[in-house]
Amino acid sequence: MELSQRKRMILQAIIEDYIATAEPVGSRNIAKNHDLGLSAATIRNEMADLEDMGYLEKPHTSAGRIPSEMGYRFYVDSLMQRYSLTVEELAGLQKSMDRKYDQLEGVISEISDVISKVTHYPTVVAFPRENKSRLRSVRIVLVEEKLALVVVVTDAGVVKNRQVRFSNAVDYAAIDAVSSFISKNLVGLCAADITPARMMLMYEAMGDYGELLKVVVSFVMECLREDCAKVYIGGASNILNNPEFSDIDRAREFFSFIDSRENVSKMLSLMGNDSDDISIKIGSESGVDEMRDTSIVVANYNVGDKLRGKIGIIGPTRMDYARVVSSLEMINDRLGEILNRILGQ
Amino acid sequence: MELSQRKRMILQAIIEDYIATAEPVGSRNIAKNHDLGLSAATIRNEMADLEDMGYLEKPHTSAGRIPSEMGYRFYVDSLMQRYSLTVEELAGLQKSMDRKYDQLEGVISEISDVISKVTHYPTVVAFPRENKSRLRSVRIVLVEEKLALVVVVTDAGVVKNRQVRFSNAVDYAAIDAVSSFISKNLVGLCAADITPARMMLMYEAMGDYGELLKVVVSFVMECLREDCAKVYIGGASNILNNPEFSDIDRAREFFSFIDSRENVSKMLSLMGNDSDDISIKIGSESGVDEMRDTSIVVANYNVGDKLRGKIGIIGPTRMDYARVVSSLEMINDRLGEILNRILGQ
DNA sequence: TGTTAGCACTCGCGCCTCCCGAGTGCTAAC
DNA sequence: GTTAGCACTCGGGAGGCGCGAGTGCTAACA
Repeated sequence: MELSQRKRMILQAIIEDYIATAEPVGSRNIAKNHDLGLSAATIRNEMADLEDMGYLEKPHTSAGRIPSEMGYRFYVDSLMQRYSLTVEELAGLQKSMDRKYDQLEGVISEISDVISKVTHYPTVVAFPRENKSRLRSVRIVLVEEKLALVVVVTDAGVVKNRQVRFSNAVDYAAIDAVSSFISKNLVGLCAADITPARMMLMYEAMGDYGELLKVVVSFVMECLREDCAKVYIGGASNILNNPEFSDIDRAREFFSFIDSRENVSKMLSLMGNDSDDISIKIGSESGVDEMRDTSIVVANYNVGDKLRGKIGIIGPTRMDYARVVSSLEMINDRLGEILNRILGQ
Repeated sequence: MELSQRKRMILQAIIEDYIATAEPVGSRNIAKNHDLGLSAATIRNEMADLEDMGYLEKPHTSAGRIPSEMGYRFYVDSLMQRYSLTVEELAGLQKSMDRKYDQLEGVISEISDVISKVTHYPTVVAFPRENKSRLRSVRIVLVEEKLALVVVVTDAGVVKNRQVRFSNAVDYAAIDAVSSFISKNLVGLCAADITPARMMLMYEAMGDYGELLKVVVSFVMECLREDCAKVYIGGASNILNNPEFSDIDRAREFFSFIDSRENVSKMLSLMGNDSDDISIKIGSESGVDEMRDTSIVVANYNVGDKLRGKIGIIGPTRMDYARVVSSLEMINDRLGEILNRILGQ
């Protein structure tokens, strides 16, 4: 059943009032504050209808109405208007983003903090994961007798490196042998291509240098696979500004969840895979029990060609969706620019 | 004025009861639960004395006493007995620490989580900083035409590296020239030695390669200086288990403070510089206003020779000092071992 | 037929009051 | 010096009350 234009207006007014005040909203208030040209009584009738249809709820008989999850869903899908950041907000944002960044993780976590400051909600970020990237090259740099730096470059243009210590001294001959062996045999492959059987064969083929090869290859595999995405959480304390979390048990539940990287990483991995755009999960839609009365707005960002990470904002279901979505869109664009600038592309 | 043996016993009993229950403790309870062979009335008299001397406080007339900061201070200095972790606790600890670690920051943050789990308090870690380290060597690895990896090794045995992008293509000749120039002119120096004037001279001397040199040297400087220590915070939600933080405003204050890396880093830098051992700041002793009614227990850990980081536990002033100190000592020892194992020393 | 005014009814919330009990300090007796 | 007894204090929880915001229904109006 379609909602009449009038019902839509009233529903929007209710949701926006509730988002702003966190108090159940009554018919009189709507009549007074929004210029709908309707009396409280008429609005009351419409509200009763909207409740029957499932868009509104009553916390108790003699209070106003609050939006249901279904109400919020309809709001974000059909009613919500984009909010434009004010000039001051934009200026502040610009300032924080013009800092010089040099490392991927640094930028991303910094941006996460910026978003928290703008939206007043906690922000979670999943650093990019690279599952299907292929090996472009491997360099082994001998730093000391038993210490080398292994540099792995993937075709997504990402460079990873790690120090590796050996139990025995290693000479340049060994390094060269292993390097060229890898160049010949592994370049162009992705994680799935390098099977354990293949690895065994390689180790045998290398004879004395097998141990060295093993260490290097296992790091290469790790770079190509990178399965447990690293996450960063910024501005977590912002959640406490919302009256929904003034109950200490509710707050504890939230922070316990957020404290665990695995939880957050798992949650993010469930989200935003469907669309390229911004995706919104309201309350129980996230499928994560601890987050049953929070909403999450997630955007994907791209690093270079193949890599993508996720950046999301967590708030109560009574979140200021319009503002959050606009801020996230706006920043996500700039994030792309900055990342590309860093990667020199 | 010296405390009599009897006063010490009573003070200890009061503090330990208060730590356990978070409720003001009364004379009757002490008489009943601790076998001191004294009546409530006697204990009452002693308590009045202890209050006069500043070791105890009364929240209001008709409640029991709670320890003052001075009381806690005396407790940790003179009364506290080391707590021994139970067999189960040790086993659990061992299990979490036996995981294979490969990267410094990974270990340290993991250990931080472990400590939080054992102590039920939040843990803060400052990753090692290296202020007085001297440059041992610099390697520049050309990855692509405009992309190089700069590897800096300090005499503390620490290797840092970063990708550097150039605006123009760079060839091997340039790389070699800059490398050998740095080797000749900068090796053996620490951050303070490399003055701006000296840098200017160097840039001029290098002529065409000046820009390249500039980029590399600024990274070198950064490695040698490393002024804003990176921090990690684990188990922050644990703070909410303490009734002191069931007031939402108090909780918000704590989380806002903790949310900012700078705050935490600054706080840690104020602490534990005096002794090699574990240092305890009670309430206002930390000198940080937001932390006025929390206590912080900090230990230093060593990485290799010259590097040291800090690891600290934050709780209410009514913190279980005995347990926290023992856990921290115990884990800090193991941390040293693990770090050394990783560094292969 | 849709809209509005009026009115009785509901019910959460804040406020006040009162009482209980834990704890103290003092005094007097042992 | 220690202890028992007692009057006094005061925070906090329980219960009662009234206010006010909000509803749903009915009846009148355009």
